[in-house]
Amino acid sequence: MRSGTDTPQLERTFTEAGRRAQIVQAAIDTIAEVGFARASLARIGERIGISKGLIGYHFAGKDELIRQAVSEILEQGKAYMIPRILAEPPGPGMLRAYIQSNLGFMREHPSYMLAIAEIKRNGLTADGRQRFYGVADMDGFVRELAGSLSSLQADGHLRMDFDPYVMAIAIRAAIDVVPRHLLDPDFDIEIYASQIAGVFDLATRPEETSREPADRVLEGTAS
Amino acid sequence: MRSGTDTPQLERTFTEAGRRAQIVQAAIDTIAEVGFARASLARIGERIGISKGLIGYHFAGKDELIRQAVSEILEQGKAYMIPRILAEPPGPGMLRAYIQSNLGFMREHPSYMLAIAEIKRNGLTADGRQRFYGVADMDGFVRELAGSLSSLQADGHLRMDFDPYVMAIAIRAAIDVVPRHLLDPDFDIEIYASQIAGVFDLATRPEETSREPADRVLEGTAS
DNA sequence: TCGGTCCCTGAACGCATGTCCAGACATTAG
DNA sequence: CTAATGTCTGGACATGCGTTCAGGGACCGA
Repeated sequence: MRSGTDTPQLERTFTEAGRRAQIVQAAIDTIAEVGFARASLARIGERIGISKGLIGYHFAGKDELIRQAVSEILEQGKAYMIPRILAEPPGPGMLRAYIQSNLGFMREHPSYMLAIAEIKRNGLTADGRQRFYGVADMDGFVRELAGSLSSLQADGHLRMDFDPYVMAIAIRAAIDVVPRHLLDPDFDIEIYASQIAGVFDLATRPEETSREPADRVLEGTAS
Repeated sequence: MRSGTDTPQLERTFTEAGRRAQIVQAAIDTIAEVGFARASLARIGERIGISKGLIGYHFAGKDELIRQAVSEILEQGKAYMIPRILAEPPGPGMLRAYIQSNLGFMREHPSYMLAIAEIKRNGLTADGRQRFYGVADMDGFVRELAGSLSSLQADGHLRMDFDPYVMAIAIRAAIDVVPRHLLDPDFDIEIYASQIAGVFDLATRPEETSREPADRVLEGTAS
């Protein structure tokens, strides 16, 4: 085995870098397609025409491969969302941008979201801990969001009478449930995104600014 | 094997009825404790001091055992929630009672909810279908709730400018996420229940009746 | 006592998995 | 040419799983 650590070290050759990326992509696609439980190394390799032994050559083990896949997805998600959120002035618009950009990323990369949902659900160790998140674990997202909500509250941009932690859990739940409905033909992620943004806008926007016509608030921006 | 069908037939002896109930309970507790993936028949049997062979004697297979566990949990949940919902007059109070009674059941039976969440997440077949729900599958809950919301809208008890299906998904998501936080010491299910009920009350209550003081709406009833 | 039914164990089986390894092949350096 | 290195395969191996089965007690009626 070449790279035994979790932190991606310098890749020696051009071939290795390409293979590693190819294998990570195959892992994501396979997990999204057949689920975590059935995404064996043999099946992942089969997708790109290599043996499972080769995966062991490029990665220390299955765990490192999964960690790389998670890292890849989270990096791309952050790169997509952060500029869209920071483009908003401080206030309720940032929460709307958070929800809309997260769901927009899901719409553009459904296999990423299906894969990471699978990994999150099936990657529990015996004591209930997550195995595949090091620095950026997904439950941390709730705390991050709760902190942001709390700051916006403190600055008077959101109403004060809700618990930021509770609200953050509910918002993340409304977002994280989406992968389960991506294959449902009755489910329209565009409508869902704008309406969910409207629900939490109503629940968090200070009352003095909530006098806009209701349809304006609930329909949201067309993105 | 004695009972090969899914519909529970008459149990022949007192011993068998007792054993079956004991095994179902052990399955629920084991799944809640170590997760679905690690809840093998051997481990389930170990909890009550029997061999895994005996499970195969009382149940047609692992699938039937899991189905019995799901059925048991859903029956108890419905028995808990339905009278509490029907006690409310038609209107926004019913939605509040739905949310509060569902979360109340979770509070009283955390292992039930952990177990059913595990089964729901890990009991997917190759083509993405659920394996363990026959008549009452859990995704049907979203449709049930959407139908109820739609009826309440039609009768003028809820505002018209939200999509019932979208709202139902968000409400179920906010409820179904709770098992993941039951072990978190920062998580207070009482506060969560009343605030979530308030969020969706705000989002669905017709505007002419939403002029109550905000704290009255958000704090909800103390149950 | 004898036979039958119920309850239960322990082992064997087939299957799928992740890891590990001996070796093949190609390319490059000396 | 020879040696070394990077890349890759195919198979062996141990593990854990659900299922199945032969058999052994316990109990009970005849």
